[in-house]
This record gives sequence, C-alpha cells and structure tokens, in this order.
Amino acid sequence: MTKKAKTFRPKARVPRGFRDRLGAEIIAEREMLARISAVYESYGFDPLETPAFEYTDALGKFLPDVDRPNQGVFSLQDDDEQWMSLRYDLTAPLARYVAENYDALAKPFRRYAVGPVWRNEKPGPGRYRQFTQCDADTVGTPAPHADAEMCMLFAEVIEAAGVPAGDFVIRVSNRKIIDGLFEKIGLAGEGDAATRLNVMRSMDKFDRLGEAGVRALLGPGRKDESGDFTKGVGLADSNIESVVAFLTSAVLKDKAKGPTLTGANEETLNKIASVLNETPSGRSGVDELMAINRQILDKYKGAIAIDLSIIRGLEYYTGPVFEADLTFEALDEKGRPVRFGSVGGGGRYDGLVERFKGIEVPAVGISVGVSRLLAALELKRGAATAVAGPVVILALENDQMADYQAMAAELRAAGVRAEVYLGGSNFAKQLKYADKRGAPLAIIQGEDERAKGEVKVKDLVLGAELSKKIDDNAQWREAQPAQTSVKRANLVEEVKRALARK
RNA sequence: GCCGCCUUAGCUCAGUUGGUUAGAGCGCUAGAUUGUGGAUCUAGAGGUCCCCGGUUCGAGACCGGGAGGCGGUACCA
Repeated sequence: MTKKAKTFRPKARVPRGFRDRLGAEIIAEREMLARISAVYESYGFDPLETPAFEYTDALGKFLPDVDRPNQGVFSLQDDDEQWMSLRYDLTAPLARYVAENYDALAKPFRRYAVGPVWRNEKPGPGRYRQFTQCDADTVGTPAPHADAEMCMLFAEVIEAAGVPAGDFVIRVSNRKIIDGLFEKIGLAGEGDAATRLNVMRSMDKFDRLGEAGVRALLGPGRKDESGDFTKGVGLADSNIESVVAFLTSAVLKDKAKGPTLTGANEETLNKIASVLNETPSGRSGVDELMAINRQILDKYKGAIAIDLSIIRGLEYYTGPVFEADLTFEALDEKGRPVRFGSVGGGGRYDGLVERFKGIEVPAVGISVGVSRLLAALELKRGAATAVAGPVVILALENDQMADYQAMAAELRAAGVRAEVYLGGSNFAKQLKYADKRGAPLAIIQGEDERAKGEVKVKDLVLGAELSKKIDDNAQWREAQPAQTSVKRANLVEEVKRALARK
C-alpha cells in the first residue's frame, strides 16, 4: 500500500470574531449608511476619510509604564519599529486630523466619517472584532448649542436608519452632574479617583443588572450566575442610597403626564437641581441640560429623554453624554426575547485635541453602531429582504452565445440586472441555477424559439407558486407554467412589463 | 482576563460498559421522467470523530494540555 504524500491543507476558516458577508447584508448596510450620511450632509457635515492605521501614540493607547500598546487594539511595529494600531473608533483619528491641520480648518469644524473600526477583544453574540461606525462631530464649539443640535441630529439619524419614532429614545445625561454627585457624597477628592471610576462602572451596569445588582456592586460585591464574584466598591449605605436615588431619578415619559418628554425632562432636572444645586459641578451640569432641553425642536421632543443612569466613556467625556437605545422587543431565532440596548453613543469631549496641541478645543459628537442597528432591525423585520436576483438568460446552444450576450446587454442598457448562464450544464440545471439565484425571470431561446424568431420569458416566481398544486411530473412539464413566447425584438419591452408586475 | 458548558459529514444530530468497514435526516452531485425549477425514484460523493500528547492489546468514547464555539462575568475608547 502506497500512501499518498501528505500535502499541507490549511483549514479554510474565518478568523475568530470576524465574519464574511454576502449580498443582501452588504446592500442593506450600504443603504443604511447612505441614508445616515445624507442626513449628516444635510446638516452641513463634510465627509472625512482617515486611514485604518494610526500611530499608537496618536491613539493614546500605550499602556502606562510599558513600551507596548494596550491589548484591546490590534497593533504592529512598522519597519522603523514605530508602533501602529488599527483604529478602534473614528474620534481619535479625528482628533489627530484636527490637531495636524488645525490652522487650515474653518472652526467650528464639522465632519462625518464612515468606516470599519477594530477592537481586539472577546467576541460575543452580535459583537465582532471589526464593525462599522458612522460618526458626526463638531469641533470647536462650546456647549450647549452644538450639544442640542447633536441630540436632534442623533434622533433624526436613527430614524433615517429605519427605526420608527417611538421605537427608540436618545437618553441624555451630563458628566458634570455625576461630578456633582461625587461632591455631594464626599468622593470628590484627588485620592478618590479610583473609587469614582468604580462607582461609575457600577452605575453603568444599572441597565443590565438592575437596582439590586448595582447596590451589591456599590456595597460588598456581587456573585453572578456562573458563581464568579465581583468585588464591590464598599460604599457606606447612605452613599449607596444617594447613588441609587440618582440613577432612578429620571421622570419617564408617562401617558398620564402628557405627550412629550420635555415636561418630564424639566421635572427630572428640577428634582436633581434640588439635590445637587449646592455643588458647583452639579449646578453647571443641570444648567447645561436645561439649556439643551430648551433648544430641542418640537418634532424631536418625543425622542430625547434626560436620564442620569447612562454613563459611557468613563475617562473621556467632559460634559453632556448621549446614548441611543432601541425600545422595541424582538425574538431571536430560538424565540427568546432580545434586548438590543445601545446602538450608538456620543457626548462632549473637550480634552481630546488638547493632547496634541496643548490648547483646549471643545468638541462634541455622536457615533452610530451600524452593525448592531442592522442586526436589530433584521430581527424585528424578520430576515433581511433577499436581494432580487438578475434575470438569467439560459445558454442552450453553444454557437448562440453572442446573441445571448446581446440580450443581456440590451436588458442592462434598459436598467435591468441580467446575466447569461455560463456554467455549461443542461436545461434543467440552468433553471435550477436561476431558481437558486433568486432570478425573477428566465429567458429561454433554444433551437425551436430561434427558428421562429422568438424567446420565452419564464416567470420563475409565479411558476414556483403554480408548481405547488401539481404533484405529477409529466403534468408539470406539460403545463410549462408561467411562461410566454414573445418576439425576439420585443424582449426588453416584455421583460420590463413582466418585472413591473412584481 | 476569569467561571461553566460544548466540539462526530455542508447543516441538525445518533453512536451501548472502550471492540473490527462510524451512522441517520436534510442538503449536495449525477441520472430517470423526449427541451423546463417543484414532487417522486435510482445511484454517488463527502469524515484527521477539533488538535497534540497519555492510558490501553485496542480510544470517537477515558486522562492531561491546547484551540475554537456558546453562556455568564470583568474590561471597553
């Protein structure tokens, strides 16, 4: 027995946390991006494209005291040994761009950006290591006018992306109010920075873990379902009460209270003001949100809610913060309810450009997580609508290929997606191919049709429908359902007519 | 990163206390029904039983390590 020599065969597999996409999904994303971009442009934002890689120091992702980049970013060393990293968001490259071109730019600088970003972290359901973001930012405007505009833009963009009004809410908070809370409970000192960070991390989980979970995290700690224990912050009970009261302070839109949120928003802010007014940060944070709330146009009032339980970018945002949340529910393929949560975020970051220039450049922006939004809409609407396949022209006679291609060319010239079958199989296989491609029509011209100067236009969708009623093959073939003979010269006209019926 | 569960054909999964040529359904390929998708019938291809090592006369099954997947959790610009 001779054994075949072992040839090395790499396993064909997509890298962990990445994925391939085909057809309908790409088209759906492209359309969504086009709609979002159109809104951004209509607000006066210009598109900006920056490279996938940035120098790691420009992204600010070197680990402290170590000569290596943070694990969370994909990094490599250039041939001159400089570290470069794939961008993990679109804001850091913007800050670099603005700093690099500062003097040439008209300020405020308004730009939007669309593209993939990469994060080297554990993938989860609906969470990949490459995904698409779609951002708009205004650089060089202090609060609150730009912030109010961002909130409205955010609402308009989510709606343009395909989420009907009422199925989402833009939640707004302000980092300064949280600072006020820390002042109030005596955690504003220099030495309490770590504690503040941990408190905010716990608050950020309010959504997922609820009040009881957050109480546990703020106090002694929490044991999760897998038995793993998370160490708590260890706050005094009275301070835990303050934090929880703060988280639950939002006065939600209530049918009994009226149709819009602004009333509820004012109520929320008055409530907070009464508690935090004596703290300088709290006071100015409340004032900013009140100013934003006053500038919201009527048409967006139902979509923008003051809610102090959102945290976001812990060490990053300096003022107002926003989060877009979907509020509808859908079932996954196993029939379990899914909550989507955040499909975008943003806020004011007055410190980012300062890293480069040494001068404070106030900026505010939003970021839409297009991939998550698409996944959510797909679950809600059922599977992505299949892309309509091309009209398939069967290739039945080898020496007639030129004419088949001519038919395709005529159809394309008339704006019809069309292709000639190029596989070299028999009649039945060719129709099967057309079926699988989702072709609405097949064009048939064999010897007989050609002799008569005709082609057959076969409606595959109708044919499939009719076939359900037939269970005998002879009968099925005899009937040759859903096809009509037309003059070759009338091909385009007949195809367009047939397509128009769909 | 940490905890738990899982990994057998393209897909969904069987596989006895460790025993010879590892199975099913669906899908796929080819053929039949004179040049027509579906249905039916016939035939066929397709497996490193995730990988490496160990125990054993013998491992898909048992043990150790690794990888990948799923679910929590931590981190998250």
